[in-house]
Amino acid sequence: MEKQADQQQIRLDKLNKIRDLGTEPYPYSFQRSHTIPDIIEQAEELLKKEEQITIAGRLLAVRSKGKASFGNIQAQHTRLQIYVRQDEIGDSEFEMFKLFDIGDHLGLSGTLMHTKTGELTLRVSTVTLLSKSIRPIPMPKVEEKDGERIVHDEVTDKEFRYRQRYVDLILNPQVAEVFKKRSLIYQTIRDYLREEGFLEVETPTLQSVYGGANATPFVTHHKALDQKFYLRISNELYLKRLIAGGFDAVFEFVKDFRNEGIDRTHNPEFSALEFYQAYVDYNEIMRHTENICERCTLAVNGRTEFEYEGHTIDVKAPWPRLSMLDAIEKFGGISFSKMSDAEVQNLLKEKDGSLMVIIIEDWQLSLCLKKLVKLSLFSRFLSPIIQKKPARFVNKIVKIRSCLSGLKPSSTAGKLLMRILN
RNA sequence: GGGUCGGUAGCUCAGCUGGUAGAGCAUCUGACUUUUAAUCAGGUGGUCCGGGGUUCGAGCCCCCGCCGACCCA
Repeated sequence: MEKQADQQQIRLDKLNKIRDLGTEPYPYSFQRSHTIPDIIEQAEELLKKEEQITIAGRLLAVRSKGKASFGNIQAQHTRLQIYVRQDEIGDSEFEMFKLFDIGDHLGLSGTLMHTKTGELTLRVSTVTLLSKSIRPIPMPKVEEKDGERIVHDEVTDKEFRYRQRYVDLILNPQVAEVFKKRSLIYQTIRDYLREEGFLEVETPTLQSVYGGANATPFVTHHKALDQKFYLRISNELYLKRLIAGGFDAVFEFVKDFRNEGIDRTHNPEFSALEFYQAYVDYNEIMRHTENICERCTLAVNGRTEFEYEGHTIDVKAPWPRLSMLDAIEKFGGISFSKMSDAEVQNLLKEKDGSLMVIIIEDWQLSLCLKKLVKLSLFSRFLSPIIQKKPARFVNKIVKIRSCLSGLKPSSTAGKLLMRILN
């Protein structure tokens, strides 16, 4: 018995066979008449007119029945069933169809029909290979039951899914929604800031002196200059220079790089939004922050409220302004200013909270106050509030009075939304 | 950084007290013209994460390392 070659070799052999039959397995272009979402939307009309339609997509399942085959095509992250009959596409095309594999891109023409069981299906008259897939896709079986999507032997390995996102997007098309929402959030923030008179800018990624944060940089080397460069850990200093140069308001979506720990929530390469504005104090920055959150939530969900792990969060602006001590008192019922040191110590020993939603970050709190904030605020799900009047003992770089410019809104708004979307 | 669990076929996983590797799907061959996790019959496919050790013999036991998941800091 001859030893069977691996799946990749089998596909390469098929590729050669397809070429031998005179078919180019990687044609340059293909004209579609509809996307799959188009078809689903216009199904009734297309069925009635018996209109010839042409789609392109990836073959993800085949159920061969001898002289006919059912299959599933996925395109625009949506699936459509196809029905291929030997007597309709012809003997030679049917032989060709048998050489196609799960993962191949196909162009298909035909008319729509409903099967006995009522599934919308493209009854195929011609099939064209658009791109032969060589590496096998780990394609689990997908069962549609009562409109529910049940995946059998699902690829669950998180590392695999994150490192090979393109495969994840094929296997789990709902992941595409995360990408779309992210794009919408970026667009919404960009629109808002431009309306508010901000100029979008780009600042250097390679910096000879890094700054704007306390972090370990990635180091690289410029050959022509024979000089060491750092991948930015922050764009803060360059944005401030643009304010110094006379722009009243600037913003940048930026990739920062920090050569530190890595885990599911800490990417060495991450995106941030920073915006800087001259001649305004923190009140204006607070307004921008809450407006951005509100607008993004509206854009993504159509309303300002949303559910997260069983809790309702409302980001409708304006948000309540509370001092840190007032917030601890209001949400935690802890009257910090009235408590003795011993009482505070006992309280901290007694309780422990878990960090669920970070609504404020980069506060260099004394350990004690930090724990109280965690106890009273972070352990609960809350709609956002803005903590103001940061005490000097909490953050030594805060000005005694309000700042004229450069009060960093941080990327809290974006991060909060990203966290929720993911 | 600490704790717990894990790494076996392309994917999801099983593998007894230590006795030399298993299932389903994928893939291959055959049957099947409205199936839908298609079905039926028969095959192929393995650096058991890596390195050492114990043993007649290690996927399994011991040591070191790598990678990951979850929880905690």
